[in-house]
Amino acid sequence: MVRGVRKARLADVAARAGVSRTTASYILNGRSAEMRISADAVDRVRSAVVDLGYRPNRTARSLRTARTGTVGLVSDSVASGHFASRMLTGASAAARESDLLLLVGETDGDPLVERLLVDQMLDQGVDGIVYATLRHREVSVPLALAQSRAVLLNCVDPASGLPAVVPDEVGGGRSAADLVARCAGPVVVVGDEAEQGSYAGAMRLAGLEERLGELGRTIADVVRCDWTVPAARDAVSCWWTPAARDGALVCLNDRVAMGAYQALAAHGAVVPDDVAVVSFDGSDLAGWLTPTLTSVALPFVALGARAVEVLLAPPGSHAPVTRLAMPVVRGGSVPAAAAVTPGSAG
Amino acid sequence: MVRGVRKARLADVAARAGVSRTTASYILNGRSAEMRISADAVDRVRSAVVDLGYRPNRTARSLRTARTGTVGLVSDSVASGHFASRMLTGASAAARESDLLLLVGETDGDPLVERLLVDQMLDQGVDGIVYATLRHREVSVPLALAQSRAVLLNCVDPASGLPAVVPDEVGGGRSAADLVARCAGPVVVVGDEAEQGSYAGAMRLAGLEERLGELGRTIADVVRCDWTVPAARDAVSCWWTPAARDGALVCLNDRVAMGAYQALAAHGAVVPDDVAVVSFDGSDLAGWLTPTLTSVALPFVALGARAVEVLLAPPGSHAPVTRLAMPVVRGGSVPAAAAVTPGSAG
DNA sequence: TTGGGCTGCTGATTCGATTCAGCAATGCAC
DNA sequence: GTGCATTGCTGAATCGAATCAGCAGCCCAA
Repeated sequence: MVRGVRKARLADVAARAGVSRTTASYILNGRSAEMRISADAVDRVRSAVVDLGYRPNRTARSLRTARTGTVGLVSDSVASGHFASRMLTGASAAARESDLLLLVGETDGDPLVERLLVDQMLDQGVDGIVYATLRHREVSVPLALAQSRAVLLNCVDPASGLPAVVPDEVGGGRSAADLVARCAGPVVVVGDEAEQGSYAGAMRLAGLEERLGELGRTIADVVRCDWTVPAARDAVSCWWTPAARDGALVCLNDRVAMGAYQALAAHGAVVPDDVAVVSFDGSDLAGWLTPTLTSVALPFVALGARAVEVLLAPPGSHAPVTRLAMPVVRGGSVPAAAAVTPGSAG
Repeated sequence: MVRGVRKARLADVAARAGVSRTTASYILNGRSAEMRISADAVDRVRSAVVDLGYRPNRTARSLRTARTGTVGLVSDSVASGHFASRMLTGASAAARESDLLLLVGETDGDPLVERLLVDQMLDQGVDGIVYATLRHREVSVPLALAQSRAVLLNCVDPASGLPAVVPDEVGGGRSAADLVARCAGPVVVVGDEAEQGSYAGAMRLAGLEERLGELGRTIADVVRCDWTVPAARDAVSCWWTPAARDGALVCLNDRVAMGAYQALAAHGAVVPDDVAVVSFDGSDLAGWLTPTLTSVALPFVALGARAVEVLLAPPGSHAPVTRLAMPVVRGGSVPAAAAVTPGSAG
């Protein structure tokens, strides 16, 4: 434990103010009215606190109160993800909001490390644990977690009964549909919807199809490929046909869109004049491309913040699964004329 | 504090094993030999631990020992950075290695939040604090930090006397020089070396110039622009001249290189046949470009890990500033023939 | 037979707060 | 002047472990 100089204790404050430790404690915990402490005593204690630079020892307080003012965040690799780390940012900010500190640990997907980490956090006495995953998927949490106060972030575990906070991928798919519903040519999906055992692909596709149907349109084709730049480039390049002109590519994430851009450029097709491109994730990459990419964003910061809020709320005060909207980040890759007002009948 | 069932205490273990709390404590702390505890007593205590599922209360232990088994990481925005969050990964892993947990907090550059966060962590009783910045730069840490056990990560504070762990930007610049030293045309730098008040640009440029000089070459030109894709695209596009053929662009970071790629493509110049491109950072982006980018990488994971190691080492056992090498991540943007063996006389 | 040393343990205190139960002093009603 | 509330505080226990100082019991040597 770091110590600058010898720290003042509550007893020192009490002595200097000429009151008992009990009285000083009541005053510092805002219970002076309830305990009918005189204004004079309150003043003396407060100035003693200032004079001595007193700061309460949180460890001692924790021992007594069984609360530590910390929450844990266990993730498979949240911090490493080039955008998923924003969940951490949101969680950290929400924790600060409630004067809590955030204990983080990465498991790298190793179940053993995961158990150790959860146990260690519980031993430390965290007031709750957020269990986060890089990809939106189904998980099976360690027993110790299921038995404690915890919230799932970007994943669900039907067996555990723990509350979860996830992006509304289906709604995101519907937003993508709205963006391209009026384009003249075919709507084509790029990316394998079963990528990486994640929910994202299938749900985005489902939302897209659902909303296109409502608007009287269909998905003309699905160009399957891994969610990487080179795979998408090659796949789109092979698939490309002049018949696709005036249509739209709905890319299942931004890297896929980057690959699609490269392929389209190689074929001399101009975005957005010849083809509209929409994608998902809303990563920084979307802003680096030319033209900038219109992307349905994963609200990572909000997800992280909400997870902590749900964790701190009284158990049962939230729906089992909280779905956060995926906002559209507008770029220059979709002509305005192709879009429909969200929610309209088309 | 999360509680599944009522937890067993040391007293329960001692009672079940038929020994005193003292004896049980010595055994669990590995002092049974020193304290001449009989093998029989040791066995009884160990099985009592298993039977009761005993886990020591870290809070109580901390109160007594004045050590908490946690280290803090305060950053301006480490987690949000799309690659700087890797520092967190490294720090987290190093902390786990020593059975410590990592408390993280982001300040968003707000000095008030910074002070509050540092104080809160010190109140929590962290065993040390890592103070990290997104950009390599000079900082002035809060007084409370300077007086406690702390290490600077990716920044330096000459006034505080705290040890620092930073990337070896000058060495990185030298590596870049080695990569392009033998190209036939001019070596041109892209990016403003004074970008964002960071040390990175100036030091990279200095290393580049120094090593090029040793090899009998010079920097032909510096194309100044912000470190962003569009700024670099425009700047390179304006600057481009056929005289630059067979030369090399040294981009001060990967986003600048991406902009340069776009400009070169627009002018019909092919990488690496017409122009070699080298950059810095080693971000994921380097792998997404075509051809893949050769980049001198910031060793973020190693930086984070080393910072924690320095923090835990006895004070004074490390140099005031630890510089970690920037490894070259090879891509396809530099012809092999352009390179020189590092360290050779040219 | 007594003094010293070794073995194998334990009682009591401590860390620094929170909090229950209670107590002296005063005021007020009757 | 007795009884009862109210005011304004305090003593002591408590949280769960770590650890210092010490204490029986036994053996062996002088």
